[in-house]
Order: sequence, then structure tokens, then C-alpha cells
Amino acid sequence: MARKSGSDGAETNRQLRQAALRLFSTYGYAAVSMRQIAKEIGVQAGTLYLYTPDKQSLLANLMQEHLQELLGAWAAWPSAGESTPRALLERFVRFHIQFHVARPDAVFIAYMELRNLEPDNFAVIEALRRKYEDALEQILIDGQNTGAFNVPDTRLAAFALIAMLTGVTTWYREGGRLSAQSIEDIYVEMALGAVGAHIAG
Amino acid sequence: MARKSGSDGAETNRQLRQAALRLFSTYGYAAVSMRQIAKEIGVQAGTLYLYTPDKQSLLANLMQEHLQELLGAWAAWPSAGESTPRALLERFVRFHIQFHVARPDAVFIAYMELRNLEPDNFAVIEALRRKYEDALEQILIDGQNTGAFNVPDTRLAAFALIAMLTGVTTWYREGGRLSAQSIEDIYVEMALGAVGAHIAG
DNA sequence: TCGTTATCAGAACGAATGTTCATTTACCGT
DNA sequence: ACGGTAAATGAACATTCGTTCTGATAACGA
Repeated sequence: MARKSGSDGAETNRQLRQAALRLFSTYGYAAVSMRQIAKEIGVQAGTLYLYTPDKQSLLANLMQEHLQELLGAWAAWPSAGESTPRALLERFVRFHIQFHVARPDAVFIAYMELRNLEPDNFAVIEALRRKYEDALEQILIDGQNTGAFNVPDTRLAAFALIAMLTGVTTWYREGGRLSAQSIEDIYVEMALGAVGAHIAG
Repeated sequence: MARKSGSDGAETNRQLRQAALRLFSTYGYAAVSMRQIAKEIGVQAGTLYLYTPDKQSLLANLMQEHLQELLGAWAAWPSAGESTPRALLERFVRFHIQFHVARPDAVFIAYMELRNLEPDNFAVIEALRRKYEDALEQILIDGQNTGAFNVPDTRLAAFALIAMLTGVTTWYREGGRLSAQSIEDIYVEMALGAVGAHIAG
């Protein structure tokens, strides 16, 4: 049998990506087989190769799409016309948490499976990640220059903040003890405190 | 040939653990084969089974030893008789960074390979990790009670701090731009700021 | 010196891996 | 009604996987 009723190429492609995201993030890229992914979407293993040239490309594409979506979403994130470093940092924190909490699978993959990328793919992903880090660092640089923050090393602080914020995805569960809103509020305060906004500002 | 000159069981066992640490942390547990590990220490694959019942136990033992060493080292960490929450938090930050920076491989494995543990092993590791988190949270609770800190949620803050601190291992390299000492100093300030020690104290 | 034991090589096992390919089916445009 | 094509099957490929097992060798104790 082929082309089972109601089947559509674009739809299968969507299912493939979704299943790969879920399985890769749960068990890890290396531990998931093409047959496992195929079974998940009710298809034979060979079929997957109509939608991806190989397993490696599947991973690389998922990661690239995620990071490009991240950068795009940040660029398009609604602004109330903030201009002070404090307001900009708060905006970044809220964006980062909301975006990451909504995509735990993709987030997990994007920083857990870096080592499973072949060199060419790794370079592409690394460059995108760097762009995002730079966006945060620019806020810190401005804050340092205007005296709003007290940050001895902006690059290090950017790493520290991103690590702290991304950590949310490791324990956050919808309907948990804390609402997403209050988590955001708390992290905003911690981030501002970490960059010295409370004593410098 | 067997028992090649100067060969010793204990020594081979040590090499096995060291090679497994390095390879697992570099390529991931699932991506590393027993033959790869064997080759690394100049031995045949079958030989490894004189020193571990199977691959899974090898991983579980490495993680368990690491976490027990972590807890033991924290308990034995030299103290100058600090008692204020500020001093205790500073002590924790410096310990955590020094300990983790000295063992990047084991650290990486301990929180990247959790999903590759079978349920029984996972429970053991998770309990040890929880103990360590509790040690930090207790400091935050004391600080909150005495008014030295301003921490709306101590559990969340503990997670956030550990994520921030552990993130150091992802970019720190010996001989890099910043000395280990100055990195510690900066993180101490950020941690104190994050828990509101600068405005509450 | 002889047997015992620790230590390993090397072959072998079945199962699982990523990937290819000939074949078959269901739908669409004419 | 019919040919073409998109979509999927299912078998097959060569490798590699974790693990087991038999036998060989070197060191050590008596």
C-alpha cells in the first residue's frame, strides 16, 4: 500500500519534524533510531528519506530552524518603547523565559546535541547562537556605560544570565507550583540584582 | 598474549574510568561504543567486562562517584568560621566553581546523561543531586529569615543559582581571558546581587 | 619447578543501525 | 476512463552494537 487515504506529503513532513523533536529531546539524538521515529508517525523507516537526506540533516535543520525562530522572535518582540537598560534587560528576561518555556524540546536539543553536529553544521549553529548572546551583551554594555549596571565583564555576565534563564526549562512544568508570570517576575529581579542594577542605578 | 608485562588490573580499571569519562563527555554516552573505549586504553572490547558488568553500570558508577565526591568535598570544604548568610553563600559559590571547573568531564556527564540512566540508577543519582540543591537552599532560607537576602522563592533561587554557576564549565578554559580567581569574584557579586543581598542587607 | 590465578586476545553471537531500492498503491489532471 | 506521479511499503545491504566465551599467556605462591 502507498498513499494511504488522506495522506499528504507536507503533513508527513510536519509529523516527522515534530516526532524527531520529541524523541531527540527525550532520549538524545544518538539514542534514537530512524525506525523509532518512523514508528512514532506510523510509517516505515524508508519513507523518512523522502523528507530528509539523512539523520544528521534532520538534526541540523531542527536546530537551525529553532535558532532562527529565536532570533526572529526577539527582533519582533513587542516593545513599549523602552530605552533604559533596566527596562531593556527586563524585556529580554521576559522574552527569553516565555520563548524557551514554550519550546522545551527544541531548547533542550539546541544546546544538548551540539556535539552531535558535524563540523559544517556546528559552525552555522554556533554563529546563530553567538548572535543571540551578543544581543544580550549589548544591553549590558549600554547599562555599564550609562552607569545603570555594575558589570565587571559583560561577556561573562551575558553567559551567566543566559545559563540562569535557560535553566528554567529544566524544572518548569505547566500547572506547577508557580505561575509563569510570577516566575518571570522573580527572574527579572534576580537578573537585575545580578548585574548590580539595584546598587548602581 | 595476556597479562602483558607491567599490566595491572587496578591500573586498567583506572584507565577505563578515565577514558569513559573523557569519551562520554565528548561524544555522549549513546554515541560511544565499548570498542571505542577499549581502543583508547589499548585493550580489546571483551576485556572491559572484567571491570564492569555492562555499559550502563559504567555510566551509573561514574555519575554516582562524582556526586558523592561533590557532597563529600562540600562537607569538607575549609571554613573560616563564617556564619552570616552572605559569607556562607560566598563560600558556596567559590566551592561550586572551583569544584566544577576542575572536573568539566564529570560535570558534563552528570547532568547531560541523566536520561540515559535506567530508572533504578536514575533514582539514586537524583537523590544525591537533590541533597546538594538542599544544601544551597538552606543557606538561602537562613538568609531570607534573617533578612540578609530578599528571595521570594528559595527553591527557585537555588535552581537559578546552580544553573548560573554550573554554566561556567561550558565556556571556561584554563589560560583563558579571565583568571579563575577573578571569575569567582565576579560570580560571587552576581550571586549576592541575585538574592538581593545588596539591597536587603 | 609446578600449578594456580589474574589478565587479556580474539572470535563469535544475535540484534540493531542508517540507508537504498524495486515495487505497489492511491489520487489527480486530462 | 486512463496515464502519470506523489507517497509509501517492505525487503535487503553492509556495519556496528553490547556482550559472551574459549583459550592463551604471564606473574606469583609453594
